[in-house]
Amino acid sequence: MIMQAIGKQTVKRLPVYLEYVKALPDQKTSISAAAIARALGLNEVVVRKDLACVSANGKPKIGYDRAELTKALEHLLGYNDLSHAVIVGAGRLGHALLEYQGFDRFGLDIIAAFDNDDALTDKKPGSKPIFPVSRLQELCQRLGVKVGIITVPATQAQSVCDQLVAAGILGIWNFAPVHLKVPETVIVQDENLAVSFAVLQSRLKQRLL
Amino acid sequence: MIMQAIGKQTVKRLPVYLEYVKALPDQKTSISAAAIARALGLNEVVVRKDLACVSANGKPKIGYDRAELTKALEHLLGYNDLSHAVIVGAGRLGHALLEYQGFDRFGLDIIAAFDNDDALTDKKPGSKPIFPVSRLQELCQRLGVKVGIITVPATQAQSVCDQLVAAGILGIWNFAPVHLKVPETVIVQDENLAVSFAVLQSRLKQRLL
DNA sequence: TAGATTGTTAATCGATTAACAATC
DNA sequence: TAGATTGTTAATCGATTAACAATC
Repeated sequence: MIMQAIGKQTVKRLPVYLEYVKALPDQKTSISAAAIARALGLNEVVVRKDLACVSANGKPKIGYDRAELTKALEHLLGYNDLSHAVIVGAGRLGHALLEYQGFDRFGLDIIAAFDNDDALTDKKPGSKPIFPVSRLQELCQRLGVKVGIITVPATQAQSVCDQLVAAGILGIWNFAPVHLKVPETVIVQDENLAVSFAVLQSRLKQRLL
Repeated sequence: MIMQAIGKQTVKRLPVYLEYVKALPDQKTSISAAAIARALGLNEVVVRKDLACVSANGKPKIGYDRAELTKALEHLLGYNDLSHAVIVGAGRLGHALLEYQGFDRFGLDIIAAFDNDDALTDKKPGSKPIFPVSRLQELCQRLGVKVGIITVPATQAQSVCDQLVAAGILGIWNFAPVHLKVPETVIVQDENLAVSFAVLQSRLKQRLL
């Protein structure tokens, strides 16, 4: 079997499958594509094709082995080897992400934040450290951090982005509503709440006619 | 011209265009599709086709009138008539969304939050009110709220969803990583951080081979 | 007129769905 | 064997890209 690049739409569904399979009642040791499709409101064939990419081998009449499927999904999504990341911008959103407990569930370990507001940079016991932005480059390089999360206002996002790139970051998760210019070697994943809300609005509007 | 339903991918790009056009330097009174495409890293034809949907009429050799384009985008995205919304779950994420100042920029007005944690439900001066979940139905109905935002843990999301539906909510913006079951009349828009991060990871991995 | 730009039609690509053979 | 389920091949749909005519 040739290692195919997995389609983007498939990648988006894999974490959803994993979440669902993990939440299954304990006694279930196997699960069928049809059951997953029903539970998640998807087409059966989509699920089977997606799971085929994961190379989880299903047994006719039984389905997929739960433990095996979980493992295969976690492996493919890279949930085993933790990605160390830093957040730039420790305002409300940045802080919420910094202290969110659920990220280790999907292989993301946010080790620190950076902010220029001195009021934020004192270390509180039990919480993760917040450093001044001036130390970003030094610390990222020293710790070998490869993922940066941007939660600063739009006006500062490009400058922060440039600093992250200079610090050797390879992937940027961008919550600021601007298009970031980066070298070809760096990947930007935009998370734009306005976009997401616009999709909801548009579907609501369409429904109302 | 027949009123076509706008494609989903187009809807996702419209807020990005709007954001970009708004941020243009003051002296610019017109903008070409080519310039937008270059700035946002998109194909020119995509931009022209998208803008055609918005029915902004561009002039050859000049481009689109900035003011007209802004207005048309805002109108189509429904940024003029505010959507009143409530948040259920006033933890870190819910609270960050509740107090986020940028939502009115895209027609979303979060008027209150609900949470069962009594420690959160005291009104602080200058901040938006947080009520106990028991009052959700009463208040939503009285205020005619049509959009609900779910930021509770996964285990409680379906129950909260059911209460929102019972209160007459038509659209749900769901930040909990579960598939919600709703009647056909209700629209759910999922915002799943695990999904977004998985896409980043997968693109990073691909890059590294 | 020449050149830049829009808007549209046709071709390509990727993702979804339908049909069906293979297997336990 | 019969039935349920997987996995794959072909058909359809939607979105992107390429080519080009229309217009100021």
